[in-house]
Amino acid sequence: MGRPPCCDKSNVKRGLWTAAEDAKLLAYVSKHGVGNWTVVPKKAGLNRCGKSCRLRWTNYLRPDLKHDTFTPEEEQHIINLHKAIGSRWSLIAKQLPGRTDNDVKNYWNTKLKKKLRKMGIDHVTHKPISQILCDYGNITSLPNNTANHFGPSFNNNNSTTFVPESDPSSCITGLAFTNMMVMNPMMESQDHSSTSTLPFGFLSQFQAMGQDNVSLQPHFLNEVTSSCSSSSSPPATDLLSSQCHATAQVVTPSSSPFNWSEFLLHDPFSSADQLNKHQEEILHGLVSSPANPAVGNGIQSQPQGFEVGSSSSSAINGGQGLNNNLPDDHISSSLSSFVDTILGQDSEMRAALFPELLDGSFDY
DNA sequence: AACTAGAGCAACCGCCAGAGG
DNA sequence: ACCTCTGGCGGTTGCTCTAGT
Repeated sequence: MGRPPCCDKSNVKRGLWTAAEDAKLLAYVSKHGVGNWTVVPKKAGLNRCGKSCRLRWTNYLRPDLKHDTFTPEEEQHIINLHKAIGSRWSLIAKQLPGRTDNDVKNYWNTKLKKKLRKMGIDHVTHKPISQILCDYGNITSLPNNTANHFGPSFNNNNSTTFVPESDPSSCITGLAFTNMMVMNPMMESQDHSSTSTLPFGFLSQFQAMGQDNVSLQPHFLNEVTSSCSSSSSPPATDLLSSQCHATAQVVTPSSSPFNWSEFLLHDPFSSADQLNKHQEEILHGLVSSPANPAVGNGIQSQPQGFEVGSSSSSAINGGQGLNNNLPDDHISSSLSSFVDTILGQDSEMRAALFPELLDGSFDY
């Protein structure tokens, strides 16, 4: 029944690869090509797991890989693509010839996130921190019919009722609301890594930014957190805590546990559903379909003037050296339309939710 | 010179969809 | 039809190097 395991994981070598191992793997793949990775270590005389061999090959030994540092053009391209499609590193890497998903991921985590932070930009949403705070502040002040956009899943099966309360003057309410969302024990029960499920990444951003750029102090956030996640009385002097308690309430009948996954996956906006569907279709086209000439020929290329967002900025000026096969204008149009489509529908969503914020779109 | 903190990066982990037996 | 494995992916860990004290 089934296949035999690829290797005895307790008896294979792990950790860094030696030059001798690299040479064996390189020699084998050069001669036989890549096929079934489970047999590669045996045939190549390596005491490694096939998966480890595959990773070593794809991330390091492949002859078409670049090992030099990322260029400013590549950097900007990563940022733009991340803004458009998020942390789908393999897709992003496919746009950067000679780069692996691991390269891109590492570069993002070690360099670009910090760079964006220093610019005061949330690395998840690619929006200014201040705008995100105001977005959430406005969420809490939305009229009931608008707020109900958040509600359908909450209200399904009478499991949960989300009751926003108004505080039109405060951006901080947004933060408090988010902390409530993040630290709510109910949520934690669904996902113990709740901080990674932040709808936005700015909580960590605040912590990372420390005390320089924001008047909120880490301990301040902690107090909010604790007061929001427990039924104890908040410190009277803690503005955020009181805001937290005053801003939103989640009523959860204990007999019917609320499913956050369903809430997060369910999108009450049909346009957003269409957006997701469309985005998936486009991404599918982006990936690797040999039938798609834009993919096979040029999608690994840098589009000229590729720019996410409505700005006409030409921070990426043509991506020379990245484009191998297609004319720049061809790539530019295919990728730009892809991004434009996403951003256009994003704007529609924002128009529905935050009409007053339409003027605040941010571009690099 | 010794120690520490942070950066950079290679490798591993765990999950998932699809395929093999 | 079912079970298990493979290949691919994103997230995370841990090692090495370097700069600062």
